[in-house]
Amino acid sequence: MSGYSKSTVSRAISGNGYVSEDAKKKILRLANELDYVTNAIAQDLAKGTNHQIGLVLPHVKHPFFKQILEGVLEKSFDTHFKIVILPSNYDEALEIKYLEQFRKKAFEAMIFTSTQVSEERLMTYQKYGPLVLCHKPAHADIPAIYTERRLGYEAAFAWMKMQGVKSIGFLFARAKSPTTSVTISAYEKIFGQKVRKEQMLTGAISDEDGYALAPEVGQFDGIFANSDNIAAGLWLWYEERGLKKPLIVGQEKLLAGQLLNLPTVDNHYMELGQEAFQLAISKEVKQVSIDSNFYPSRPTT
Amino acid sequence: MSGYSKSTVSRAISGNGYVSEDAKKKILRLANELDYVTNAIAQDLAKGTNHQIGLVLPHVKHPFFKQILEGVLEKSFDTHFKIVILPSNYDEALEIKYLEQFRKKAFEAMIFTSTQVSEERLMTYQKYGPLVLCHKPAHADIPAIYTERRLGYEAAFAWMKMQGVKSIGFLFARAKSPTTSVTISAYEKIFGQKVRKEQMLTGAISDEDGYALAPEVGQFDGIFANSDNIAAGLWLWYEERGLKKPLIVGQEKLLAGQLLNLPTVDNHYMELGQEAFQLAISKEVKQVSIDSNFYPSRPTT
DNA sequence: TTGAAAGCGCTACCAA
DNA sequence: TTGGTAGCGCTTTCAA
Repeated sequence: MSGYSKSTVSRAISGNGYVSEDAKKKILRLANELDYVTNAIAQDLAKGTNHQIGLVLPHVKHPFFKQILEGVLEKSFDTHFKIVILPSNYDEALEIKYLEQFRKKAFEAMIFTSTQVSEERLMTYQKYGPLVLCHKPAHADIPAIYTERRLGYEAAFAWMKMQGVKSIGFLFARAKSPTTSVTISAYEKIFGQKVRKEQMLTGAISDEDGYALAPEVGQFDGIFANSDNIAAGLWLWYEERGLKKPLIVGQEKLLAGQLLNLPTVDNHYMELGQEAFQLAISKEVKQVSIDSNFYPSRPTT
Repeated sequence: MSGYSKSTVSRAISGNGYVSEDAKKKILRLANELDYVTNAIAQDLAKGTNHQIGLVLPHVKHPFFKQILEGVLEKSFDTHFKIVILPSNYDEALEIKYLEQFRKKAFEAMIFTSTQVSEERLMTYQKYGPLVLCHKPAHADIPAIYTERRLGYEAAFAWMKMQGVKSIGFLFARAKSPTTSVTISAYEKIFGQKVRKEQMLTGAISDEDGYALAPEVGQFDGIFANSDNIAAGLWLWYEERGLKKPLIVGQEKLLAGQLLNLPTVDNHYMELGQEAFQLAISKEVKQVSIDSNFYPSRPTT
């Protein structure tokens, strides 16, 4: 420092408080010469905040997570908040690690696109800041934004039934998840029968998985896949072998589904991401739902 | 604090330095009761680092950026580094803002997937830490990892020529970019003629853009698109109208291209992301290139 | 084995 | 308009 005191320099550089024009000029010129800048971490410490939001994602291979990410980034764009990606790989221990960092003020808010950790445990961290979920919570006092998929799914199953489908196979990412429960319950309502274990295939995350699982769905005349990409992977397997395809329904209204004219359920996940970000910075404790829509395949000309 | 001094407590909690078993137990028990945890920002300040890497992305709509992101996240997973997403929207002023934050120690390293800012300017920030580029720089002393696309592109054009294509239209994201230059030069080498302005269509980022640009490519019998998704969007437009399609070549070996059996150039962008991360934390100043590969369409059965 | 004290680099209040 | 001083909440060295 040459000339003025710490405080004056701070004021000159940050622009908070009175500094004479003269002093300001001198200080800024010198700072420039000395290549001096303030330290962001120290500023954060002094201000007690870092304007970072942690976004927990198991991975970014499934459209659900990609689209949420896209929505979150879009909305964060015109704010001073930064998004820190926290890859969780569906690992509870990792989620807890991130929650502990949150507790240590590493982030101002957190968005969970998926949780392994129990809701009760999650709630014990709410006192440290906004914590928003991307699926429907059991408790009312935890902020959440989710797609109400029941109606979309029911419409899809009703349509499949109408098309004469007798036996449906499901492609899921995991055996237990919010997705599986709502899918199963919608199916049981429309078809009036319990889902059997054999109907549920898991491990479907990207299109390759759909392709890989294709050999195991021979006994079904209808397939409900957890994304259009996975549906397309399955389609490709049949196509390559010239086999008769089951009736395949996808999700998310993605390009691949459109190309193949597959019926699909649009769950509006990008919008979900946008809202999740807003909710995280609003500090409101509310739950918002978005309805999904079913789109049958276009009539073939 | 009840009983011991600041230092002893710090040692007990962080696990650095000698603390008697007795003291440690008491301190940890009390910390637990009082719900006390260390402050991450203060720790960062004291340690002088925050283990964050800034990843500059114009957006995440194009496969190039999506795949780099995926690669970066994958590699960051087993390190203590966190990825902070910095959306730039191809805006130079924003890039500079991020560089200034970097200078203020907001990140330990930065990865630029795209730059508007000049290389010279970028280089003035190298003294603040590793700065890695995802395209081939003009200068040798800036770390970079990029796909050497020349050979893949030349193979693609040679193949198109062999198929009898006379007039090629190009779909680009922007009019000026590393992509446009290498594409143009590969084309000119193979076809032995200059690219005319009319051949270049811009604004192609996602499949919708390919669809939207389709009406403007009627005069070409060959299309070189900047991703399979964009190629597929274009394909869809023709398909819906039952028109004869030009020979369409895509890039990235994506699902959509596979479904339509489009020839494609694989630029290995996910691998690029992985290497970019490694380069960022290695602090080495080296330039690494990955070769792209051309895949003609499969022979139709 | 523990504690005092200096430092990390800033902000912000209060006098002067 | 400026400077002194007290935080922000930790880590780390050096004595004791």
